[in-house]
Formats: sequence, C-alpha cells, structure tokens
Amino acid sequence: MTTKNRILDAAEKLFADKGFNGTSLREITSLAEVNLAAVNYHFGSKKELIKAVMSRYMNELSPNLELALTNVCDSSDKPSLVAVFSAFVEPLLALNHFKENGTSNFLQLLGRGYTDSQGFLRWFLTTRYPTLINGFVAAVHKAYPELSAEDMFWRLHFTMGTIVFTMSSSDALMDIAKNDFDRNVDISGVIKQVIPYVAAGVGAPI
Amino acid sequence: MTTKNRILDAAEKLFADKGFNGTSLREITSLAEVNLAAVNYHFGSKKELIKAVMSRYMNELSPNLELALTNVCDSSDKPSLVAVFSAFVEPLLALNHFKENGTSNFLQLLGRGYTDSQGFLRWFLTTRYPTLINGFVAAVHKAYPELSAEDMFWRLHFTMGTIVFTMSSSDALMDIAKNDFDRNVDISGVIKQVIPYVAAGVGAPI
DNA sequence: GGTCAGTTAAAACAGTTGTTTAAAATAACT
DNA sequence: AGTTATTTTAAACAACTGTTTTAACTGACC
Repeated sequence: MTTKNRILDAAEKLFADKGFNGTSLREITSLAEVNLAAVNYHFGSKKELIKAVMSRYMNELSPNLELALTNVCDSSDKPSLVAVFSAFVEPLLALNHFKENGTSNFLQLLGRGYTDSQGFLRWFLTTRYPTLINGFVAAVHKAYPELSAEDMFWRLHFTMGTIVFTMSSSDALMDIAKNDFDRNVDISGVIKQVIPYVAAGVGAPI
Repeated sequence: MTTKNRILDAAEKLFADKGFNGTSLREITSLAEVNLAAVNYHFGSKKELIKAVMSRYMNELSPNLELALTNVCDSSDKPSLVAVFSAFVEPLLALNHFKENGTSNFLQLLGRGYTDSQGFLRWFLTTRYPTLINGFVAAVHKAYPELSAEDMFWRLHFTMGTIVFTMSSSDALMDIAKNDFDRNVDISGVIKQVIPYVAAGVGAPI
C-alpha cells in the first residue's frame, strides 16, 4: 500500500464521518500512519486532497452510471421514473466491490461536499462530469415529458437533497431504525426505501 | 439593541451562511461590533450560543406549528398530505414578520445543524420539542393510515432531508434559477415548489 | 562507490481557534 | 456620594490549523 493510497483511504473515512472542515490533516496522517508533510508533498494542498478523494469515486462510478442511464432510455419509449432511479442502484452498490463501504462512504462524501465549503463541490462535479448530469436529465425527461425544464430543475435538486442528506446521516438513521423497529438496515436497504419516495416526488402532478 | 441580541443576530446570519464550524467567534463579534469576550460572558460557550440562536426561532415557530397541525387533523377525517405539509407554510413564513429573512435564515440554520457538528442539533430538537414531532407524525398518519411506522420514519427523514438540504443551498439554487430560467424565486416560491414533491414522496404507494 | 531523483522525517512557521484573566468602565441601589 | 453589581475592554492563553523548510533516507542507474 503506497503512502498516497493510505492518505486517500484515511481521508475518505474521516471526511465521510466528520466533514471536510471538521477533519484536520493531522487526524488524516495519524490514521494513515504517515508523516504530516506527506499530504502536501503528494497532493499539494488539502483542497486538492478533497478533489482526489472525490475523483477516485467519480471516475469509477461515472461510466457505469452513464451506461445504466442510456440503457433505461433505450429500453422503452417511456420508462417509469422508478426505472430511471433504479438505474442508480447497481452502479452505486458496485462501489462496495471497488472498496469496502464504498457505497456508503461515497454518498456521505457527496452529502458533506454539498453543505461544507460553500458549494465548491457542486461546481467541481457539474464542471467535471456534465455528461452524467445531462444523461440523468434526459432520462427523467423521457419518463415525464410534461415536466417543464424549470420544474425539473427544482425536483432534481430536491432529489439530490433527499439522497445526499439521507446518506450523510445514514449511520444515525440506521441506528434509530434498529432501536425503534428492531430492524437491521444496511445501505442498500436505505436505497430501496428511498427510490419510491424520490420517484413519486419527481413524478408529482404539476 | 442589547449586546446579547447583537450577538444573536450576527451569529444567526453567519451560521446560516457558512455553517457552525465555518464561523468563528471573532467573525461574529466583529459583525456585531462587540468585544470578543462578550460571547463567553453572555452565553458561556460557542455551543450554547448555537443553542440560543436555534431556540429563539423554535420558541417562536413551535406553538404556531403545533396549532396548525392540530387544525389540519381536526378539519377532516382524512386530510390530504398536501394539506398536512401546507400547514407548515404559514408558520414558516410568519418568521419573516418575526425577523427580516427569518424564514430563510431559520431553514438554512436547520440544514447546517443537521450536517455540521455530527447530529447534536437533531438530539437538541428531538429532546426539546418532542410534541411538535409527535403532532407531525399524527397528522401524516391520519392522512395516510396505511403507512407503517417504519416506512413513515424513513419518509419523514427523507422529507426532512429534502427541506433542509434545499434550504441550506437555497441561495445558490435561486441564483441558478435566475440565470437559467430568468425567473426570480424567493423563499416562499421554493416552499411552494417543494410541497407537491414531498407530499407525493410521503404518499408514494408502498 | 558515487551520483541523483524520489520520498520520508522532524521541526518550525505564521495564522487562527475558543476561552480566560484582570483591569477598566458603566449602571444600579442605599 | 459611596458602595455594590453588572457589563465592557484589551490582552494573553494554550491548543490547533494548513503549509513550508531543511535535512535525512531510499533505491536505482552509471
């Protein structure tokens, strides 16, 4: 395991847990058991480290997700919204093969990035992965053509909020579910819960 | 204007903008034009200041919201979910009379509190305002009695996520809406957009 | 063996953080 | 007016932040 990867792994875990602002380089380097200066040597700055952590996941997820979305669009003249959102499930869960707790970590990171650091991650994602977003918009449009561009814009951001917020506090929510309902839920269980919700939300009558 | 209130106002604005972690006491005291030590003198600690900022809003909102929710429950044997969520609108918008930008500030604070500081605000709200949450659950149950307690739990948290995330980035979203659709949206416009979405989400078939 | 790029290491940097101290200023009360 | 209590002030505190520096080490190539 190289120093660079030890840092990436440690940073990923801590960023997901406590946010970008809430995690110091010293916490990262001591969890990674590397020297403090290694971060700036290998990545240049903390901000670049954040980008590197996110890129590792996005580069893995992005092509799979684009493929799944075009598959949904090709499979039917008018796919259901549930089908569109279900296209996310497999690529997201595949992150668990890519890395242990990959799905959960990535979604939590996404949540952190949207509220920490005043939207710089939103800029990062929309400028670096625009085809992904376009593919998603196209799929939703095909499933619900009556939805205006403006309404679509809002509902997709509501959806983003639902996902991202749920995942950034998913650990706490799964704990509560275990206590109150004696039910063990994992990240794929949460995803299955959320799909009907967002599909119905996006598909709400105008 | 007392020192205590100057601090509360400045803290509220900065907390909403940049989060609790992202705001320093020195930023707060220089915006409030008071001495740095005044925060610890009047509030004891930064954490207590956060609680005080949130309490000021919750004490204003909570009784109005409880009343509105019981009114919905009393008005019909089976109110619609849109009616239940619409009960939030007036009490939330009334915060604008209570304080300038009150609605937007409060909702943004709520969003910050849920992602910053590892869920301590969730604990604060659920332990301090339990009747509010119970009233909400009761209203949703009356509108959709087939929904199991567990599904209800998840969907209410999804809803919380939608609201809270949307509001914590509402400034950015309203900017984009202005650029892309040449449409001026204010906070009440966003609320009106989000109600059909969350109502449909909570009301999704099981 | 010596040279040299790549990497690691300890230490210090300058700046910021929340909090505390102790003195000065103001207000309230007898 | 004189004596409390309350509030404000400037200064310092120790701890922590991201980043830089300088020296030491590593392994490869000639």
